[in-house]
Amino acid sequence: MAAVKRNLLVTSALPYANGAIHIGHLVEYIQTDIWVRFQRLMGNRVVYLCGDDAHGTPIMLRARSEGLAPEQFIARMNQEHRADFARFGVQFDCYYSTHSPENEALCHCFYERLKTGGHIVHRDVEQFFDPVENIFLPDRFIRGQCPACKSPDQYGDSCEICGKHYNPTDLLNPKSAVSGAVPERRSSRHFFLRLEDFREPLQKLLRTGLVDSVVANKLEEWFGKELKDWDISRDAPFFGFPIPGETDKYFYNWLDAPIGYLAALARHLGGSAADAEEYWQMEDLEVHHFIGKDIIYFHALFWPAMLLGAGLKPPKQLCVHGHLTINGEKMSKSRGTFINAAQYARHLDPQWLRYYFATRLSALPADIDLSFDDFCNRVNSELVGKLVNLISRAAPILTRLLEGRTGIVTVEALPLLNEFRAAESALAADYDQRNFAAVTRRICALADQANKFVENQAPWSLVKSDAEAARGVLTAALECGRILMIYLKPIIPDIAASVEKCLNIRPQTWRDIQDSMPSHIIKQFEHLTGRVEERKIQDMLNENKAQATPIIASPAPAAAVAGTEPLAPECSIEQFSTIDLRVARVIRAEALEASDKLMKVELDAGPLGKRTVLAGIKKAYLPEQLNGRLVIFCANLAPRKMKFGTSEGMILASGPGGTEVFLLSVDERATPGQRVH
RNA sequence: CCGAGGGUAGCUCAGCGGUUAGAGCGGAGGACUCAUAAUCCUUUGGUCGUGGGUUCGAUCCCCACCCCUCGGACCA
Repeated sequence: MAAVKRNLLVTSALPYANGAIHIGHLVEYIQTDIWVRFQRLMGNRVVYLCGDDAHGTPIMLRARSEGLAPEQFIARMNQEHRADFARFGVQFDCYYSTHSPENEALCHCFYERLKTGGHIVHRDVEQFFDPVENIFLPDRFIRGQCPACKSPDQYGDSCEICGKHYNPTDLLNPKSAVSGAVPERRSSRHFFLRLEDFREPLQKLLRTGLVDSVVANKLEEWFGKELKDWDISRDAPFFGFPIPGETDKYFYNWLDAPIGYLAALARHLGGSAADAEEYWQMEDLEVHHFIGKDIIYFHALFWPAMLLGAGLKPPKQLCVHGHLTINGEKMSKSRGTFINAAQYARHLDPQWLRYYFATRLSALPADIDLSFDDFCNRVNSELVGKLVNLISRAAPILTRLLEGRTGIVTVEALPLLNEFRAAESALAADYDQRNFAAVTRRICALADQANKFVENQAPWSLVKSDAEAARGVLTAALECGRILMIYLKPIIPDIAASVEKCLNIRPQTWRDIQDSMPSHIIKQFEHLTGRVEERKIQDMLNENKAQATPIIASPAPAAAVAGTEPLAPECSIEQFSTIDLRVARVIRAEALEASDKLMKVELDAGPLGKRTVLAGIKKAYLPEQLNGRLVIFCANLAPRKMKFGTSEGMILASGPGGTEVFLLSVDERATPGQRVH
């Protein structure tokens, strides 16, 4: 590899701060982190930056629905996101937020320069406006009847039933998803960035390696006609940065989001916007943005245009990846078929996921599938069976029978070790080109050979006749293991670190591949990682099903705005007493697979006996959360036959439904069967 | 409707501007016992989406068609 050290600035796309990190996000962060770790291992200088995309209407509304100021809400999300990334070993130099003073200062710089350059124009735009909430409504926050197929309750941009796309203004009977009010059309002045001003340099960028050819082809289509002006302003109230010199105008959050990369850089440098710019403009600095294919437009057109307009250099490369599917199906946020990062980590080892993603990742923007069968196979047979096993079979013998001391590798192992070391350049090339699938393929092939070698040399019997020969064999096996772990370090850093610890060697770098371990005493072997048990995956999936649609993107949570349920007519105490409410203890709860909402709950109502209740709480609770807890339920409600059985009562809860369901509790000393008066 | 990518063993994929098509996993049988439970050996298995064409010869080139995925057409 080249002796000249590269100077890299790497980013992953900023996750939107209105929901948890899920396993689909992780493809990108793990991919980037692997690449970054590899570059560091090679001795290159890398700054890896990211942060929350913290502005916009959805965040503003979501914060409000939780009774929080947006600042409080995004602070919490930021904490959660950091914790999630840490769990998966994604190591940023700085994880910041677009809601930061550095970012605001940078936004002002960009805006002033774009304005001075004559690239900003103004135009009136007519949009739907919610007269109750006094906000302009993004497309996704308008619901109505599809103009094509007449399906009710469709989004403002497209119909989920017939797939037709349209304008929000085409919807029949439009309603605001925020307040339920009928939206009005209103006009207001918007600010636009004239993309067409940058046509030539942007088009040139495509041909000079900003993206690979597949993506470049796609982008060429966009240049087929005039590039439209980009609407960069939003009207108050909006959570974001006010446009300087204007009243009630804010920057659209997609304007300040990529600038957030620079803000994170400023923060990382402990300096100002000017320091960040200076760093960015360093001649040898290569800027690499890792992004999903859904945001190519922003990173290949808007962002370079902004940079060029502000007198800064465009990025060197966009590393575009595809989306994640699970067991061959699209991960649907609204249908709840996604797994949160934290949730995964509660059930399964994050290192497994890093390994698995690596086996599926290439430089192409192709979708990758997480098939749990395949996941088990690969983790168990490759990661555990081949790679970890090599160390776990050699190290304990050495410790137990040969005082744990390594020696000189046996002569028979030299061709093998040569091959291990010779793989270096091919592996480095695969890594650098983000061909991680090829990396793991090569590494497994090497591990296969090492295991064959151990098998043939049979050090466990050799040790009885020739202890020193056995030591040589085991040393060679561990040497193989050591080299493999260097190769794997970017992918499974935690396991690699455990191997270093076991082998009692300092943290290895790429250069150590060509070296050998000195003769020394290794440490007691400790468990590196276990096998995937399908049960654990099932547990996780069941939990996931039970949770369904958590807090992501969809405007549904907005329906949770309080105070919308009208007060019921007055009732007498006699009428009230006809409702028999009882305390019960949950014996068993089970999420009904075939149902979106229902959970089958078995209750112990003390002297009243046991009851089976079907409760619409699947999206809000996990079965485990319910087992053993006390609830209040209506015991004299007429039994009701439902699709999944008969429900013998109703568990009391507040909230609008969906994920927003809150069970009533009773203090500890209450006993099952007691009536509630 | 348009565009892009893909359809290769049960699964995941590699290959290729042309000889008898590869790997891992799985299945079957065996060996071994050092392994925090795995490895090793043998073996099974494909008319390389369909139909044409070019050629001495095509999985690989050309044409048509089918299917899958993504994207565009509307919005960003």
